[in-house]
Amino acid sequence: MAKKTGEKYHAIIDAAIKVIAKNGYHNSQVTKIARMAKVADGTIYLYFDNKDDILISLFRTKMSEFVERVRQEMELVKTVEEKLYQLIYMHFKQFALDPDLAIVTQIELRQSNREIREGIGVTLKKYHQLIEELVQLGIEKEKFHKKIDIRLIRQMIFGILDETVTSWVMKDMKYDLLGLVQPVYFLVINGVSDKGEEEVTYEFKESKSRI
Amino acid sequence: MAKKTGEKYHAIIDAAIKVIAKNGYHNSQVTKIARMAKVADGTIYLYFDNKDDILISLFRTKMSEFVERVRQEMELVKTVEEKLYQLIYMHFKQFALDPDLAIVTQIELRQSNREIREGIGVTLKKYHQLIEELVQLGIEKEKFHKKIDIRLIRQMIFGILDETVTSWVMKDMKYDLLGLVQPVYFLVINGVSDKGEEEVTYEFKESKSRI
Amino acid sequence: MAKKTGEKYHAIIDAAIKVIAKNGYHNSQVTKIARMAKVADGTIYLYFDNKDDILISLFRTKMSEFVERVRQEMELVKTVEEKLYQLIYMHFKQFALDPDLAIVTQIELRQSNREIREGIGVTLKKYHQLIEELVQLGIEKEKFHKKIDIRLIRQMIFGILDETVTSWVMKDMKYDLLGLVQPVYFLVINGVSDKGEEEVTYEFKESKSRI
Amino acid sequence: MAKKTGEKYHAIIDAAIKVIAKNGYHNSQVTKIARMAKVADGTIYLYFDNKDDILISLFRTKMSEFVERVRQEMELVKTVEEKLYQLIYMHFKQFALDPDLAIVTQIELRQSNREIREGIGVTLKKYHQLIEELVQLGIEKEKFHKKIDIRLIRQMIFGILDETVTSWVMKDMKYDLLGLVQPVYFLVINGVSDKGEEEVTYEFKESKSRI
DNA sequence: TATGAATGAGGATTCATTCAT
DNA sequence: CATGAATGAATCCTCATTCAT
Repeated sequence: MAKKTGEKYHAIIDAAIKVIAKNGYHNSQVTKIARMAKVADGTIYLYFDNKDDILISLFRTKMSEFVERVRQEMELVKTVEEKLYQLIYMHFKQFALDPDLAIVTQIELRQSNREIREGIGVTLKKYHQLIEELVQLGIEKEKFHKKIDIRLIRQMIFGILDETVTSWVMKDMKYDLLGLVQPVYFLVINGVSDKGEEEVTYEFKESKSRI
Repeated sequence: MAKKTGEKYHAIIDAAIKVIAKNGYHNSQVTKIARMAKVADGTIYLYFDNKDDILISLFRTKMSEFVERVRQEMELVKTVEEKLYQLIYMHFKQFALDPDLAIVTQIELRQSNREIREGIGVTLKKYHQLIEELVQLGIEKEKFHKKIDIRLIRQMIFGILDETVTSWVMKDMKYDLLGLVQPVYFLVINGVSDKGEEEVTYEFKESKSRI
Repeated sequence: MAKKTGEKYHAIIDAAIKVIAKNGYHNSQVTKIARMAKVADGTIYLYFDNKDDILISLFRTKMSEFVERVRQEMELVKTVEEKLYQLIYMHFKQFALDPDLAIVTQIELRQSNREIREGIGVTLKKYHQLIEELVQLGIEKEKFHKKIDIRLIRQMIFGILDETVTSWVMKDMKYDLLGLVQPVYFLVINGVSDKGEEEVTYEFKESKSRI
Repeated sequence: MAKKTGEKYHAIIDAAIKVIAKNGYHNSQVTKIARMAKVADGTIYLYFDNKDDILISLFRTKMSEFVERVRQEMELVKTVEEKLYQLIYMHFKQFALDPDLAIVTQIELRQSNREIREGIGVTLKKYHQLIEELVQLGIEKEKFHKKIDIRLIRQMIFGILDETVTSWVMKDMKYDLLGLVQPVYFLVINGVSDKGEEEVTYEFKESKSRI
């Protein structure tokens, strides 16, 4: 029913990002978004099914573009290491360039309801897949440890990227996020590297804890 | 004003966890929590200032116990590696033993409003500090790379722990979370290890991307 | 302003009947009627002043035709009894032949607002007049009791006709409405007949009720 | 969930009748009803599930009392004719005594939606049954024509009663409704009588009713 | 004449919190 | 200490109507 294209569609999404970043999710009424987008309240509903749909569409639209740009950049370089570096760099760069979007995706969208988060989940999976493809390539090229579950490595990579951006937003973006590209790259590449001759010598003892 | 002790105080917190885990954050009205705790609605307000205070107190209480248990277990072992292992093990174990709490902290509480999340943030910092102390120790013992920012390593460790638990909850806890202790340990220890002679040879080119 | 003639005028009225019969009064938006009539929303307003005007015009148009047909049929027969029979027969027949119109006039239009029902009332009066003319004739011919108020007899006749059709519609038109022509005719003719010499012997006591 | 008893329950119903009679159904907001009943908007929802439920409950409550009073009065007299007379008398009297209720049931409630009218239908059936019981008795006592369908006679009786009251309301209650008891009685009794060889000799006396 | 995208006023309902008992 | 009935502010969405094309 809702027409998901056109100038106003994008105007409403951009307005929603601004309003939510400024006022927080729970204080972003439809009326506020409409006013920011310079359309009538009712016009919102020509382009979105309901308020939740604005948020889901917002995330879907921005995240798709995001993933697409990361994928393109990753294709421009050849080695696994370079691709990983591009991933981290692009991830941080995009949020650094759009602080409002960073606030919305890292903070405000997480307090939305189950339906929204499920709508978001679908889009997020595409990003997860992109990362998993990289991990797969790393294992094939014998750069990454082949014994570790791909999904787990993806979670590790995504977890550190996400946590790093969230911390940066929480600290009011007071430092340069892009300055963390190299150390994060180092942490990740070190963590997943297959260094051949090395061995894990630590004997894991069973925990004595009784909770 | 609110008396934050007593049998009913804890009954209300436990009721809140059950209700939120079952119904989701946005469908957990004060009346439902009161009914589950077998007290009157008004009684809630003898023990908590407002609804947000229930959630913040809930997180504070549970997280403090959580951090305390982790700290105690970490003190039982000596080496940095063992301590790290205990941290990961305890982190996963506590959520594995209390699925309701896992749902609440990993999913539902994240959709609360800014005030609650700030209240939570204060408590979370204690956990962050615990991790940072471990990192500091690792650097002093020359087990961890000394050139990487402590806070960044903490973010990496916390990020992967958090993302791993969240993914496990999102997958309806269908697999054994404790089975991930060892691979996660491996990823982390590899990532932060100072292996001496190695060198990073990859030349980072500036990204040509134009966003 | 509104041009109340033309092909589209009638197309819109017919569309309105279909849409209202199918969806119910409160779920029959202008857009739906326009779509059914294969015109644009705005076109509606070239032919009707507003939405209410569609409904009033609908009723007026259909009811005028209705009354006219009844009148013509009644003129074809001579006796008062025959005319009464024709009235009942035509009343039932027209609704039996147009179920959608029956639903709209007996059910849906009654839940319209005061203005519409007043607009309808004007048209209904013509039907009332037709019935009253019949009653007048009956009295003149000394077939009907002359002492009963004409308007009351008309109400009685209209009441039973209307209630009979409404009940039939409410029962999903599961039985043959025309099968009721004869018994209804009998009830009415019996009720209004002047049998001359008769006397009422029943003594009405004052009611003892205290409400 | 909604508690359908108590002082406020009845206060809200009485307020709803006044407000709807005065403003019309579509201009009777919940806030207006609450104000008239001297309760808060939210209090309405402690006693009623939703706005429709107010109307259904209103009709159910009033109609049940109504039917019960009619039934009681009918039991006080013995003959079928007397019972019929009481039915007509009580029907008119109750509306004559409560003009607001008359407006609501005859006019405003008919423009409510399908759900409400279905809720009303259940209650209305009890009245229909009462009338049908009378008709059944009349046939057994050989006062009414045994060949006419009971339901049809009931429709005829209800139809004329309902139409008479509706017409009276539409004419702004400018004349004495109780003055119509006797002529309506006459119309009905004549219509349904099995006279065999007998003849009706009833002299219409002027109504003595003074409301 | 005809279109249909845009408008914006209007209302039922929820639920955290209070306070008389 | 405890109760729970009562409160009332706050908001998403619908849809009749307009008007630039």
